[in-house]
Amino acid sequence: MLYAVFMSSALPPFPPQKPLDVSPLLEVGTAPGEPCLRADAARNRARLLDAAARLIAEHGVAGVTMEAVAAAAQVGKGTVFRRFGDRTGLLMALLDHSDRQLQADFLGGPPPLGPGAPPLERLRAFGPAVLYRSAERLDLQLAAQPEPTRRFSHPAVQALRIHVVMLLRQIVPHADCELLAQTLLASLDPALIHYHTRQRGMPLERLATGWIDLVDRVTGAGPHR
Amino acid sequence: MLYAVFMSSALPPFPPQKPLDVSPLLEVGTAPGEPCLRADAARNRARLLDAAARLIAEHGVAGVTMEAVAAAAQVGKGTVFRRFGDRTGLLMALLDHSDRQLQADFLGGPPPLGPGAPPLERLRAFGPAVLYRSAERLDLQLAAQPEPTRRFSHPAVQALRIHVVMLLRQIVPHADCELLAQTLLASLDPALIHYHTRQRGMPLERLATGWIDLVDRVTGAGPHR
DNA sequence: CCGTAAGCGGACCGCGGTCCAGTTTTGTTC
DNA sequence: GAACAAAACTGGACCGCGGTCCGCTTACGG
Repeated sequence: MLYAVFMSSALPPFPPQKPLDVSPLLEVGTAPGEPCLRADAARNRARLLDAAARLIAEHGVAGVTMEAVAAAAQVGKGTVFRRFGDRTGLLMALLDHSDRQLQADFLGGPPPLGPGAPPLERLRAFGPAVLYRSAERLDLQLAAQPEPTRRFSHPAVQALRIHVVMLLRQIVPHADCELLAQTLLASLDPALIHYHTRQRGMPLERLATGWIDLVDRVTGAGPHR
Repeated sequence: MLYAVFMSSALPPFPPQKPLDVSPLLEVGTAPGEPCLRADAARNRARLLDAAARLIAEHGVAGVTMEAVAAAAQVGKGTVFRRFGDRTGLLMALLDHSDRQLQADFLGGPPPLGPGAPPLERLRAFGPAVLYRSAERLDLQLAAQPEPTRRFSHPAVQALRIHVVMLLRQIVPHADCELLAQTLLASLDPALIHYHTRQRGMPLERLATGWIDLVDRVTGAGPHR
């Protein structure tokens, strides 16, 4: 089963971009196909992303100031905003690649994450995959968090949601899968990961096995049964 | 079973305040007892909170600008920050009363929320209680959300966590209750409530029954079984 | 009454975000 | 391939707000 999801890499209210894979079956977001930038615009975009990445490497996420990025990319401040909407947009664009990677993995990668394995197995594998991916570059993930109102509208997040809903529907068809999916995803929230691992000192493995246990409980596969 | 929890109403890294009820058994946060403000400071604090509330009523949460609040309270800007640490602190102070109310309800109120009912019943009742409380003044709750790193350190949040952990321990002693509790709470996050009700049009009742279903699944009380 | 710690307030700073006059690119027409 | 008009893009001046700082004032205990 395949569905196309748009991933952000630009403009204000998450105006999505490239469909990730074949056969569009479900479009998250709204917008028209990718705008296809003008040559100079594309060049500047690349330079900005590059500059941002460099700044992070040197001064951490906090060092990524819109002005600094603009300066480092030899570009006007206005250009940064035009291209990425706001700081969050820029930061998320930096995560875009990894978003797509993950998405490709669970949409078309090898089992148990990708298609081929039974839904429950896929769901079990899903948590750790997200977990470990978020754990690297966690600080960037945190900084890229948009204001609460938009947390869930981001295309990449929507993609996760839809995927989980789809799996859940196959496992527990009679449940309120929309709600259940959000709850499961909430337990993978970067902020929560940060809290668990960095402030409470839990190892990532514990979170991973916690996810599996959670999935089992929620789907009625029951742990220790 | 009783435990005291400190509730915020002031200063930077959530320097807690009044223990809520008798027999301190568990202190969330760190600080010494409440500092007991000087007379003029207390007066100004009240005036600030009052001014803030008025501003919200008139111009919505967005109208609550630190300068505006200071001006409306006839007080210097610095004073606002000294008292509340930052904007988030001020906003949270506005929610403090309702926080304490809720806490009192599940710590010492009548069953099924309060002690007296069996743990599972209390847990079932807990979700809707939080849900309905957050739903009113939802915009304030959202605006009061601190940066992701601090979301879970706020005393009021800690109090909820501890309570849920305690209930869970009685219901599913062999599970990883810490993790489970956070997951359950995550499903009650104001941002999530906002998304569900305002952006996806789900009625609050659906969330409430969703909580109960979730609790049943997680605890193995199983729905439809 | 006095010493001192607590509180006060407003000038100041940096950053995110907006705006718009001017420039560059692109596609079109002869 | 030259000229041209519309569209897209650019950059930096500008704004408002959150947050800091520090010299002055005020409340309070002795």
